[in-house]
Amino acid sequence: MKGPDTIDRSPATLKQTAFDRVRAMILRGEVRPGEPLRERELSDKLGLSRTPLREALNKLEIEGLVENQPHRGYTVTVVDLKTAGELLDLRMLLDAHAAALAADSITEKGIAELDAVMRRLAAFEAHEDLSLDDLAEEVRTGMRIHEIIVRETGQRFLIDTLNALYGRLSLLIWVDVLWIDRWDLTRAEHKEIVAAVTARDRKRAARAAELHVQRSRDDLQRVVDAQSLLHGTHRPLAEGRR
Amino acid sequence: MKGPDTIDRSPATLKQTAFDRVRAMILRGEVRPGEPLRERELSDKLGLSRTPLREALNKLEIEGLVENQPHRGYTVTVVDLKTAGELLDLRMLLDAHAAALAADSITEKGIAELDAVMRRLAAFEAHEDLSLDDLAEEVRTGMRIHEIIVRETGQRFLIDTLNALYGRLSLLIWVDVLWIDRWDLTRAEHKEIVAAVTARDRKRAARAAELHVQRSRDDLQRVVDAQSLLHGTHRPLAEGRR
DNA sequence: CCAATCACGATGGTATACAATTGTCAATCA
DNA sequence: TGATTGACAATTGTATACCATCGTGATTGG
Repeated sequence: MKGPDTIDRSPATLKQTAFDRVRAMILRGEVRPGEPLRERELSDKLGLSRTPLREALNKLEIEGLVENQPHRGYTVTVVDLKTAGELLDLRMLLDAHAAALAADSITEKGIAELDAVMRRLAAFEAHEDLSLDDLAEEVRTGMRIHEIIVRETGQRFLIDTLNALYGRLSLLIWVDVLWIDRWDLTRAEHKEIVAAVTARDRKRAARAAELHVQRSRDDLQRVVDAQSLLHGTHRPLAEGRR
Repeated sequence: MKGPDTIDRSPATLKQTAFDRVRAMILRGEVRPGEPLRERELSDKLGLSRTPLREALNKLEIEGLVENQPHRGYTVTVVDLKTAGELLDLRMLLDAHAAALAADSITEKGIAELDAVMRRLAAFEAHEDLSLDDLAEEVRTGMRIHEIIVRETGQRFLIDTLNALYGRLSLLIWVDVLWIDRWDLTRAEHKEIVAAVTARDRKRAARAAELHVQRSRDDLQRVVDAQSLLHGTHRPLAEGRR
């Protein structure tokens, strides 16, 4: 007799809560790459004990959002430029794959969600001057496109892998040197990707996704090259705690 | 003045021990897909408390080797034929990528390790009649090739992702229906992959790796097709506990 | 035969205590 | 001065006891 659509929004377990909330804290930049995550501090803040929190941190470690050194605790993962390049190379492969799969099998619900996101993005586009927070929000919203597409592939491993990949790349938002993004291009590419996927054109979708990542990868490469000229070598993006 | 090469082989923490040992148990088939992993039972067996064991299980869950349902506990992940196909599709992409990268940057040490593995494989090849255990051992040894190549890429995320992928695929060893492997082809393909990588020929390495996975993917597809004919639909490979 | 109920076992989570390790900082010594 | 030592504080790692909660299967009652 239970209601058919009574969705329990609260995660079933506290460790799930902890996982979700800490993950969100990291992705939203409330704790920045390199910063320590102290157990008691966090468990107090979240209102739970160390046990579920530690379980969440262990999971996040495998996902790659945090790193752990025995007896020294957890820190938010620092992604340097070299790693970022590697991640984008992989994303190029996997996003193209995912886009093709999504074009094959996207549901009406997925299409509707993509439409909704595109409308929200159009709102950003309409404005002239966006604050940094607005831009960060647009970036996060744009990321939703990829998350939806990935999810619509229905392939568990691919979903998990790409979400971890997105998570790692999201950490780069906080590297000011990377704010050279060409918003006009990004927006156009997003439109093309969504158009191709919703048109169920797998080849076009794969190509659009690949080009999208390829360009940001090229942008990154330009940064790396510029830094090489300046310093004669790659400079780490942020100081890790020694 | 501490000894420069005094390597402490024992993992620093018990949770690392638990992680390694449970992972090994799963990959070696001491617990089969679908089987439950009871916390107290395992912690007793490993001689540690529930605390580090549970943290290890949480990590393994993210890695995809075990699954967890709240209040129902952990089970070894069951990989069905459909999922296996998806995993192999991904592996095709990533293995080719990894092989190319390894060909670019493999170290002398890596080459030596590959040589050692190939010699061990040659020993298997020399024998006529191999027991099932021998075959399983040869499979594990052959997998070492890929692990070495992946490691030699030096790319953390790729390494982690592919190791998780290999782990998931290893679970299929215990599916008897998949013991149709063409050992002669597998052996030849392994030789070609190793030859290409050690020759630092990135294109040849990528192609060899892709072909290798492509063939096993085709083999799998044949099994799926045969089962479809028999049952009119895909049959799960093993019974999950409901 | 079916459904509701109950008891049991296992997991999820809290609290607590303590061990092990690391980092710090001041005292000490060359 | 500068490096080393060593005690101390802080934090993580582990163990243990206990309760809450859920799932399962048996029991009971219809």
